[in-house]
Amino acid sequence: MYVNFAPHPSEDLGHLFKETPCVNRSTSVRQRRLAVGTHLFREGDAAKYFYKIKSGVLRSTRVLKNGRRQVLSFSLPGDIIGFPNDEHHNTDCDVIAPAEVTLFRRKALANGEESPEMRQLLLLAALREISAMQDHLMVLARKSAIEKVASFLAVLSERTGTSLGNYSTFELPMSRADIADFLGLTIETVSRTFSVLRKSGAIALETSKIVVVLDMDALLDMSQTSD
Amino acid sequence: MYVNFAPHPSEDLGHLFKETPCVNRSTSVRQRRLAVGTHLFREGDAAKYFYKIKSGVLRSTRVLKNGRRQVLSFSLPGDIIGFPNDEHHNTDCDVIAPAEVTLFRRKALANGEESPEMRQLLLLAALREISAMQDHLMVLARKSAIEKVASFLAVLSERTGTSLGNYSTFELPMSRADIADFLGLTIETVSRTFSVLRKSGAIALETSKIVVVLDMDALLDMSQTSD
DNA sequence: CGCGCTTTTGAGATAACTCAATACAGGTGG
DNA sequence: CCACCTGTATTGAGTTATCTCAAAAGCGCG
Repeated sequence: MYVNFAPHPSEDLGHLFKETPCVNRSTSVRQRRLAVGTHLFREGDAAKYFYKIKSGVLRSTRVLKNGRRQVLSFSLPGDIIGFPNDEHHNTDCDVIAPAEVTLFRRKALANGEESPEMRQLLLLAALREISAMQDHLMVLARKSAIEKVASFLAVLSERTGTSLGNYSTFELPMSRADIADFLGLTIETVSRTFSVLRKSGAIALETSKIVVVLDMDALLDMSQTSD
Repeated sequence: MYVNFAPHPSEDLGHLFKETPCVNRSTSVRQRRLAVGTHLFREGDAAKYFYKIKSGVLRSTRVLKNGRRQVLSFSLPGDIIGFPNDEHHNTDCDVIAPAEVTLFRRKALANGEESPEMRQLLLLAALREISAMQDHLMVLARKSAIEKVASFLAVLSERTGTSLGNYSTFELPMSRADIADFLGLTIETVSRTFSVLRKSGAIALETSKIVVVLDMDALLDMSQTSD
């Protein structure tokens, strides 16, 4: 799922999977640890699995003819990814922070070998994905640079932040280039916008990758979140 | 589903629904005819149904706090719409060309009263929707005005065009404002871009709502469709 | 300590926006 | 049937947010 811009990223569906007694059934469920740089799958690969992320961060990307790259989503623990169009993946997906993922055989679902609950849960995950993508569409189409970056930081803070007195702090596992390609901006604009947010007092940067949210209300004000 | 930007909009899933023997089961399947302006549902409404479009055109929209509107999708015959986030719709959906839709009770699916095939098909429709939205993300984030409009016209031509000698012609059921709000542009920019495409000889406008594609190759060249 | 890569900052260019005016089309009433 | 009227579409002119190109600063690593 997306970094997520959905109303309630906290109520993820992931835990439901844990309850499913998959091991007693035909689906082979497997765990895997993945180092940074590993590709979970590439565009065009046969889609053999769905993946539930237990830890780490993954990145889904796609490229236009002319080389312009788009980061479609960043995926965090609890997210379920690997929804294919048909038999094949239509994005590249690689690891940007060391990750553990659980694999679910897609075929078992397609063949009806899988439990109905499992199938239902997957549908719910897909519906949630659709909702998250709608939110991201709004961001890309209708928000200014500062609104985009503020939204992005607000969501990351919500999902991965640890509180630090009145403040909240979190690490950005991705580069400025990734953020730019996710938000439909350039590296320079992202960097400049970080500076604006710093100077406004909404955030501070401990390092270029460690953000401290000093004023969440200000950040949310600037993010123009959907009605 | 989206107007669609997906690789193969022709292979829609709709026909599969027809084969499903829903009438013999608990799902009440109903038909409905809808006049222009009718709301199929509104943001916040309880999501009682999924809808399969038999004819006509529908429009899904969402609005930001500050009033900026985004058209999330135009839906054409064969598309399945009404995917909710949870129990509620998160978009407005209204009719922009007289439509016939088939209703499928969502509850029956959630309760497992529905056939496994039905559920599977719905999952496939959702996956297809995700894929289409990914395509549209690329358009919004990474394409210029002319590429956006060219993509849009190419897809509409593909999905609704009738061939006319070497040419292809189709009607735009939506206003320039709708197209602008779909592509993340302004009315003026859309209008100017139509003029550019006219002057380049790629298209002609019979009326402002009736497009003739004179040179599909040129149109596709300008659309920078994803790799 | 120095090298390469990422990030930040600066200055100028440009695509798309805003505001404004004109043209067009469809519908209504005289 | 034509003139008017209203909403939509087109065109024009000037502004602006973001991009591009370029340089400097910061950071991690051998």
